[in-house]
Amino acid sequence: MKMENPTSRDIADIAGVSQATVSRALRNSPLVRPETRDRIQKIARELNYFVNRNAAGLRTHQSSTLALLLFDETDGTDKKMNLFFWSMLDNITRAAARRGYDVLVSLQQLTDDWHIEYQASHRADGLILLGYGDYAEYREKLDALATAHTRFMIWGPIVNDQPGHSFGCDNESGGRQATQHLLDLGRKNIAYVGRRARRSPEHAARYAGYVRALRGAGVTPGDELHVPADNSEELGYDAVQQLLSKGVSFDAIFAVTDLIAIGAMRALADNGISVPEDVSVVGFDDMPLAAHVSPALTTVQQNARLGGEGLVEGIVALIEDRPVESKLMAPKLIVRDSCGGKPR
Amino acid sequence: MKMENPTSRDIADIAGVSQATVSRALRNSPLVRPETRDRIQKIARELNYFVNRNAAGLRTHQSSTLALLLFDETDGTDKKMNLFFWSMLDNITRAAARRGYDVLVSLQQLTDDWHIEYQASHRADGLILLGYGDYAEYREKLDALATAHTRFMIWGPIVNDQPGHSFGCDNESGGRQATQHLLDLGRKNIAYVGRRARRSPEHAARYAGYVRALRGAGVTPGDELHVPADNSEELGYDAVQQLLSKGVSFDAIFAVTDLIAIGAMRALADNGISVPEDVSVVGFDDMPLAAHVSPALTTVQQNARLGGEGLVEGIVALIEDRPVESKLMAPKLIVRDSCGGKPR
DNA sequence: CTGAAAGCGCTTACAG
DNA sequence: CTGAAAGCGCTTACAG
Repeated sequence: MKMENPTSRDIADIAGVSQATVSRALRNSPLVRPETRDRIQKIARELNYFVNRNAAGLRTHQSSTLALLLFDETDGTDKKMNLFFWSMLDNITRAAARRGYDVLVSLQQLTDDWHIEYQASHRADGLILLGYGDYAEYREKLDALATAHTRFMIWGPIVNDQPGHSFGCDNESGGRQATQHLLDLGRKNIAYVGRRARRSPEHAARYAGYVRALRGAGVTPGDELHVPADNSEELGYDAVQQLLSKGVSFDAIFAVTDLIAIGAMRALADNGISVPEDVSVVGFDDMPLAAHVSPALTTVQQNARLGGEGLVEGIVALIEDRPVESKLMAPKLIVRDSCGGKPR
Repeated sequence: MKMENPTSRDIADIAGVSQATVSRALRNSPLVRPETRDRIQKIARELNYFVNRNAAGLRTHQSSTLALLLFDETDGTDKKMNLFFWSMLDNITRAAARRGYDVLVSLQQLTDDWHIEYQASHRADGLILLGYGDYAEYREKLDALATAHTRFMIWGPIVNDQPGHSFGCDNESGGRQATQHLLDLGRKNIAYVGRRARRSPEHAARYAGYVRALRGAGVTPGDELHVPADNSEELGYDAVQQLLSKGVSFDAIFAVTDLIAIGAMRALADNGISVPEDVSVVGFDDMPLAAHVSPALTTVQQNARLGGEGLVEGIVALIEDRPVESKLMAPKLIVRDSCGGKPR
């Protein structure tokens, strides 16, 4: 049986029923007699019929589609971020598919301005926002979305007064785990390399975890042990040079990202300081490279599967008008070789 | 001015024109007087109005959406593949956006069966297929798509009798460049590590380029210099062990992928053979790790920007009923440290 | 359990 | 240049 673009009406004609009955049968309505339903579904299959989503969507005001907006300011240079996002994308699409949603993907610049359009144009029932970058700038977009009554979930930390709902990683817990690991190994002078400003709340939270762990061990975090650095290998390298040239004594480094950690390790090696014998190093992210550097980097890993699942669960709840709470998931310490022997 | 979900009718009422005129004005039809058009567009902006895509799509039988189907059999393990795909995704979305298309992403298993649905349900105007894996199995899907009159572009080599249109990398040229580079450095006994079977046409083409370069230099490719291997570090390692245990003499290795090359370099190091002094090594892919191993790996790079552009250009042409030719783009040799000094 | 009918919000020939 | 009208292919109250 052939037909270019069969409609429910075509099926109705063949089955000898009304078009309304076809529509009901295809949606498994209990209103239609089982035999009739089976007959109709069989014909639909033979004709290779699929419901026209535009027509259905127009009627129901739904698209069964989520828009995933990726704010990637790094222009493909920062591989680490990309890889984590890729993993998130993977998990988001799968989680969405399980719930009957398609995922529309858009790589955005923070300067772009069309994110409101997705829901207003009925292309998506809700948005998922994924991105690092400057939270201050980001904020404007969120306000605009909230004003437009767009349903959205943000990947990231829970920020006070921020509109919308979020799902993210408990970075403080991660920072605490990393630091505690170093303390358990007997390290006392633990340097922190990375930002701690409120503008990058994820890094600030990792720093807070660092401080919390130190305090818990009766250690006072010293300002001389903090070197600010953005996420790059070079800046990690420079940070260690700074520590050394200032004559700060340290026996461990908690780097706020793997990239910084890897740069730091290179600097240590260049200065004849061996890892982990002289100095232990912990990173954050567990980028693929982390397992390949030598010594293999001990680091904190975010579970992208849980992340994707949490975001999709949240946005679907919002779409279905169910209450949603912002949540954080716990990251996990991955112990490799850069910190040395088993914790005491 | 506030309104929950304004329609073109609402705008018409406010502007004092017919709904048809609003529709024309919003689409910049030359049929509507400029002043009227500007007035209407201003009102639309104030109301935060966006055309309902479901309604427009139902009318025009278009969705302005492409579906990107990623066949990823590696379940996230094979980072190299993921990264290249990520880059392709990035470029595809951007190229699509420039042409006014959204991109629907679906991570598929080869066992999934719903790829026909995208076009039949009017969710997408055409498909882009991206994936490695077994081409024999793949083939069935392509036949099904062709039968259903689905418009699609495949990322990959040009395969005889394969339905549809493709865009891919000229792997033979890549294999030739890699091998020629080794020849130019004075290497004569060049081992090839990887598959050469027709089932993996991409690798087969790289092998063909290897053979072509050798023949061009008057060298006969010897079977003892070929070690079959799938894409993994371990198999690259094993391949070198095999060559050594068989006592084959070689002064260079062309590995069909970076992962194999990296494994091979590790095996060489473990056997006290230095790279590039004793043996030169070339890979293929330019995965991020390639620049980080030591010595940094010379390899062949595929341009994901051109790839994404080519695929989108192709599918849009198919959608617009313009003729499309399958094409290959030239890859590029990235010279690093694993082959040694400047070519003669 | 089934059908006739309305209507979702557009686009576009047709008439003026 | 503008409007009245048809119709895209569904879903779902309403009536039986």
